[in-house]
Amino acid sequence: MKNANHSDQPSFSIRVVKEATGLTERRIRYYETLHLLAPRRTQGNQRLYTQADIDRLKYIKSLLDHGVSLKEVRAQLQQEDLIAHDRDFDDVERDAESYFQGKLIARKAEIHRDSLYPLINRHEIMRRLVRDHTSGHEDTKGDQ
DNA sequence: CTTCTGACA
DNA sequence: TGTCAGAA
Repeated sequence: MKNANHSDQPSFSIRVVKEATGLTERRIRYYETLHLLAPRRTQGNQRLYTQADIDRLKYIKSLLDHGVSLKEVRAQLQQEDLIAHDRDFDDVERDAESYFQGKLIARKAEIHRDSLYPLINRHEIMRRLVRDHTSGHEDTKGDQ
């Protein structure tokens, strides 16, 4: 069941996500409690997933299938989110350069210093998986 | 009928 | 993680 929202992205029910990722509903919801993703909700509290959520879950499954622990998956996703956030920051910085240049640069530096680099390239397997993922591959191996 | 939360094996 | 109950 694919729903097109007014001005938003297409959204999918948990059943569609389950079928698209090969994950069980149990696991999909469990990963949400771990803050690995945060789908929007309908007024009736039903989860609404985006294609990005589906890709993210496939990525998570891929890492788990390759023996990466949930803890490492969480750390890896956190780093990637920070990098993405950092890219957004570059855009914002460009647009608001004449206004908050100083503060934005300071904030970016803070992000880098605190947690952007330490975990990157920590594990060779992670590096390989990240490369495969960013080059557009999807793993569909089944697991428990 | 589908999905949600909480709880227990 | 699987599965079940009770509610929405």
